[in-house]
Amino acid sequence: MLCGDGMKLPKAQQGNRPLYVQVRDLIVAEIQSGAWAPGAVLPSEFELARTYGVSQGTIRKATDALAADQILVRRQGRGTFVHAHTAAEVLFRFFQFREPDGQRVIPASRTLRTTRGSATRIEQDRLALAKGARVIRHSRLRTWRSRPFIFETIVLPEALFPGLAANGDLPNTLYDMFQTHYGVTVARAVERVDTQTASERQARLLDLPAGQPLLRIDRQTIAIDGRIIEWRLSLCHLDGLYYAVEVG
Amino acid sequence: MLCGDGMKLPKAQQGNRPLYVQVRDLIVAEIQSGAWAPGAVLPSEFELARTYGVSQGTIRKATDALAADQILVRRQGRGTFVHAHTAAEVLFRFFQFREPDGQRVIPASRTLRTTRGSATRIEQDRLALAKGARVIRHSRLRTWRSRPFIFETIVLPEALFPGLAANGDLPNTLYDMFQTHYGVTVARAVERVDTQTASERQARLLDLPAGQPLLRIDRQTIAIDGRIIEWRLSLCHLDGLYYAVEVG
DNA sequence: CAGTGGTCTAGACCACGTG
DNA sequence: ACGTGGTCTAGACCACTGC
Repeated sequence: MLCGDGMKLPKAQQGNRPLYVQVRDLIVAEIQSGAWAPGAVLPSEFELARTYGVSQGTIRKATDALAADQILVRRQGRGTFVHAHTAAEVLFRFFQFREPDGQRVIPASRTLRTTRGSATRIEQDRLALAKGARVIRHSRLRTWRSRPFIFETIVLPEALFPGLAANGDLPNTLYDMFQTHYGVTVARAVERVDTQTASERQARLLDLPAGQPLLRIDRQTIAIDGRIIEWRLSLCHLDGLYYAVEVG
Repeated sequence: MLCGDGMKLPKAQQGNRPLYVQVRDLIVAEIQSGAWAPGAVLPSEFELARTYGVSQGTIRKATDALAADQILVRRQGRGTFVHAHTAAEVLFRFFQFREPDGQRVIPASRTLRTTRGSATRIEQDRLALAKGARVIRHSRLRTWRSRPFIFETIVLPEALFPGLAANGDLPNTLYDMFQTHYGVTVARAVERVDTQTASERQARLLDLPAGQPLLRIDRQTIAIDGRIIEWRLSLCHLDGLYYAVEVG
């Protein structure tokens, strides 16, 4: 069920890495390879312990770390599962706009355009791609209470998501689809936030006068294996809403 | 050395809370009470185990959680210490402005004014204070490369920091002083980020034309016991810099 | 060298979900 | 009733620090 050859980790640590870290990486590898699909239940802790030749406590420590990283989910009495992202969960984690009273904003989305091409200099930089790599570009308007408030440009490495732009459109939430269709699980995102004034085109799209201040969020999205899988530029006309951030 | 009465936790969990959580809370209480000061070394794991009447593994699990929350620091071969914030660490954790190339911004600071008064409605709201509670208000300009770029207003509950405004000024970094002088350890901050245009006064202070877009960060700072200890409003003229955020 | 945290094991019992 | 994860224990050995 595992790597083929029934491996036993020696008690002497390989390369001085703790056993539970090695087990953690083996479990991640199983998930990456697709052997354990999103939503699937893992073997029990004692079974994993036997398979990897370690104790149940060591398995526990490895799965603890993976549960903390949202890669596994534990359900007492049932088992340990590979975390399957849903559209709602992804929105909850990665879409952090709020009403003045703290209520979450649940946006709608309208695609403007989806194209393919060679990565520009800045796209190569933000996505850590080689010269000449192909990318998929997608732009859309996010609306709330029927009013547009975010103009968003998304750039994806085509190598990671072959055939994605085929039908010319993308779903409202991408991250759950990345996992279910391409086996790419989003871990976190790093953002650069600043302000700018709306250009003529941006103002027209967002239905406001040119020169209005916009919140600009430049996001790099990172998978559980550390690869950058998305570059997303969001221009936001907040108009009473705010962007919620936790620090420390 | 501990709570006075040599306590023994029963094996039957009190109120169904796991032993290690109870131990965690007892350790936090020791720190809050000042019995274990910032920078102090804790008794060894085995000594703690004997004191609390639990096993070393349970102590480990409690201190693991506290180390993850930055409340304790473990140093192999030396001991476990109460995390003592330094000005540099605090800046690293809570001041997240960067140069375009990703280099950290290390600001200077100039006090504008420090006053005391009764909390306004909005101050009561943001600091979770009762009507009529007293607050300390402090405003300052943050500069970088000798140019002002943040106009900051800080409001503190006077009850938490008695005598703080006595000499009429505050240090550049507050959070380390909160801990060393008042035993208040900062845990995290929640922020509401949006944009606004510079008023006449703000523009004058930040040395730019009125109407320029500013990044507005409304921060509530929270201590390890969950109390809100600070409300801080930062108006930022980024001008090429960006605010770094991690999501998920 | 002694003492500390870091890792790992083996075994026990409990709480929960399912059949 | 059974199997799962959740907690807790006791003991072992290792790695690091400081004397």
